[in-house]
Amino acid sequence: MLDLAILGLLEENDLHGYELRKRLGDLLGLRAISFGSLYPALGRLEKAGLVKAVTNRPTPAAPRTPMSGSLAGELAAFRAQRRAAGGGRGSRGKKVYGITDAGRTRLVELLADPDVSDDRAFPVRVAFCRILPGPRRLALFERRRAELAERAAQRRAPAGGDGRVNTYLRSLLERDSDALAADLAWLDRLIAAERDGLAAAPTTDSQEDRPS
Amino acid sequence: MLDLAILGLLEENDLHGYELRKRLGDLLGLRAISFGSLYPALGRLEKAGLVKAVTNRPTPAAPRTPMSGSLAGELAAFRAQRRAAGGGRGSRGKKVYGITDAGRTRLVELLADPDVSDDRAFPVRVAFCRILPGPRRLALFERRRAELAERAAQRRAPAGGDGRVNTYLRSLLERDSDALAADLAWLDRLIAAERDGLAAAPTTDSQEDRPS
DNA sequence: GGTTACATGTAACTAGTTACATGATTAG
DNA sequence: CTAATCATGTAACTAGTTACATGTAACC
Repeated sequence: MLDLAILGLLEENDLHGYELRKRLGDLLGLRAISFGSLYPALGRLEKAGLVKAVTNRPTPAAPRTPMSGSLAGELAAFRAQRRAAGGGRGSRGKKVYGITDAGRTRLVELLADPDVSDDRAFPVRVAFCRILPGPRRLALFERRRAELAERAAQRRAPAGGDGRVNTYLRSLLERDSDALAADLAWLDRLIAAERDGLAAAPTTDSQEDRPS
Repeated sequence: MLDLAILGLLEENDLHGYELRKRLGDLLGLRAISFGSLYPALGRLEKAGLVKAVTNRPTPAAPRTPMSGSLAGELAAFRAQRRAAGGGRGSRGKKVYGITDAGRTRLVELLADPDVSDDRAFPVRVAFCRILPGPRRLALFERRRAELAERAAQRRAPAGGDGRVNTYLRSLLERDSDALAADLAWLDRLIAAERDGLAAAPTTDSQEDRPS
């Protein structure tokens, strides 16, 4: 799931680990992924050729000093650049990663994976599903819908003679099925919107939200 | 979290692993915990003295043969009992576990733990919170409410200049905050009910849902 | 010049998974 | 007697965590 999230974010922007973590938290619901898993994951992805370290540019995210005129600041930035570009190994500057072609391929693979049972991964897949071609995206939503519908069905058949559920357990069970219903409704909205979009422009692949 | 769920279920009923797993799925939302984690967990808990294997009785859960009059069945049950009771180690019959006093203490400890940030564990704690004394239960709900309220607040302050969120990401973010709102409302209902209960009978500790 | 926030990394651990191996009980 | 289901367990692996170690840049 981390791999998916990292590749998805890097597909939009070159980023370094620290910034990546912030976005993981802000954009996706991923409650503060720890550096202890993030950096090793980046290393793994780099070794696999799915991402690669690009030499330092000023972070694309809003710089804290908006060209503050400070000469010292500019100088420091220059030194940092030298260190990172020249030394290669050993230097401890920011390491900005970008996605590779192989990474993009892998990302599509992860997004289109038929297994939609992972509750943590699914929202992340939705977050980046814009890069999937329309029909694949629709299929993803529909598979997930089927999965949730099955869960709801199994829940309605509680099997073993129940009745000995206390107030709290009952409340919990109700909350669960409410949440499930809300999720199904959400998916239905996504699916309906997708069908509309597909009917309107059946050849258009990705790139919703383009400038007009 | 598994420990909590196991202790909670055993506090209600003596059970063997296989049956335990079923209930984990049916009662709590835990999607089919694997045996590969369940059995080691039971072993760990037994070694720690929190549960202990009780010699076999016919499972308390509805027996498949409701006193079917079958002599063969009775005989088989008898043989199973002999095997389990006599052989001890080495025999491969059902192993029915019960909770110990230490286990009950540990269960209360886990339920009252001040850390309510674990999203998987919290529902399980609610499922068994009836064994907590009223005020502790209320405190549990209130801490959780505060935790979720804080998450909602952080979400409303999206920090970095956004705006470049596409349709899917926006839909996802909205779903998240809807789910959060629903959960807060659920907690508010639990808290209100708890306050009522506490006001009505401030001395009564646990045991909601008792007869009469 | 010292504190705070930014930034990267490693090591040991935790909590689960899948795949495998085995045996007992029940139903047709 | 044989297949399905019940039942227990182990080993290797996965995906994350916390705690630690270190260094850089910015702020006042």
